[in-house]
Amino acid sequence: MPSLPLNQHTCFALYSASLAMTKVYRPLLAKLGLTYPQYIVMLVLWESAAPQGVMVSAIGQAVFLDSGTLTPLLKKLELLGLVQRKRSAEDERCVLVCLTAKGRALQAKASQIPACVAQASACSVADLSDLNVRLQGLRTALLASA
Amino acid sequence: MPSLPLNQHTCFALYSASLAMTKVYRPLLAKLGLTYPQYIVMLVLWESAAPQGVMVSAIGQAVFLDSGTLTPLLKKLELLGLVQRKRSAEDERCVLVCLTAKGRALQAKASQIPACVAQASACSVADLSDLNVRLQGLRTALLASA
DNA sequence: TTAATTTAAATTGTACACAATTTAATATGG
DNA sequence: CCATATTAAATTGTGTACAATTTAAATTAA
Repeated sequence: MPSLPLNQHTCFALYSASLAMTKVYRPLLAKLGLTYPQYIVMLVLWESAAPQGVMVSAIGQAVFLDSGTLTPLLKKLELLGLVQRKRSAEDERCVLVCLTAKGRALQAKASQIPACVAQASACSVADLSDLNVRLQGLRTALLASA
Repeated sequence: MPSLPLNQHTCFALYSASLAMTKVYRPLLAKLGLTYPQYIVMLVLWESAAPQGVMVSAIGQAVFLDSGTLTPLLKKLELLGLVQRKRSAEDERCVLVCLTAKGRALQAKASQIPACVAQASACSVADLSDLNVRLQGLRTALLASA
């Protein structure tokens, strides 16, 4: 009963490429004092227009992570002085996360990072865009069946 | 200083698709008592012809993980009775990992898993093969610059 | 040969991921 | 109105990832 060889496992290519990607990000993000998961949460907050903050569950929907992962991560961002967490007044179950001035200021320092990683990928903009579409489709299909 | 929107980050698509992939694997591998990283290590061992076992560093090269990750993982596989770890006689620095009968027997039970995940991906075999090639190339480029 | 270097695993400490459970608040149904 | 159900975060416990360090063994160089 032979197994499919590891190098033919597209899932392994996905897994190992994802780990390789975070290795490229690590030294770039270290200059900002962030990890990759922290960085994508900051991207969600930078992108949000909501002045009163973003719910933990909304962040979770955006980045496909749950409160078990996000709660300690958001506490860390708060400890770094980048965000503030406060219970919603209308619904005490919800926690609203909003940027501090320091958190907003960090956006400028982060703006060069995507270009650095694109450079490291040795892919054209068109190739990266195509890969993005394919991976989003794959993610949608996988989550639908999980 | 605007940020690239999250949905245009190919790296995020890669990261989130990889997590979605492991979510599909989890219930399938739970039947074997394995996690995804444990599974890919078992794939390396099933694929290996070396009768005296595979060095930890060789497993690490195959799956792109280091001893800090592999040592506890291999101890767990040993605890499950799937592998045996023993110091090499020629070079006492090296640990050789070999399959037990139970570990070899597990290969048959795992043989259907790739087809199940391919099904969940909603991709054609050709699409998955193409994606595999692209991701391996991306991984190579990223690791070269990291 | 013996001291310095290199190598292979293991260890330590930090930070995810996530299943399962818990806590607290809100919504709903009888 | 009140018991039940639902919802949002947080907590708990297991298992990765990985940088940095440590330990021990083998190699090399003086």
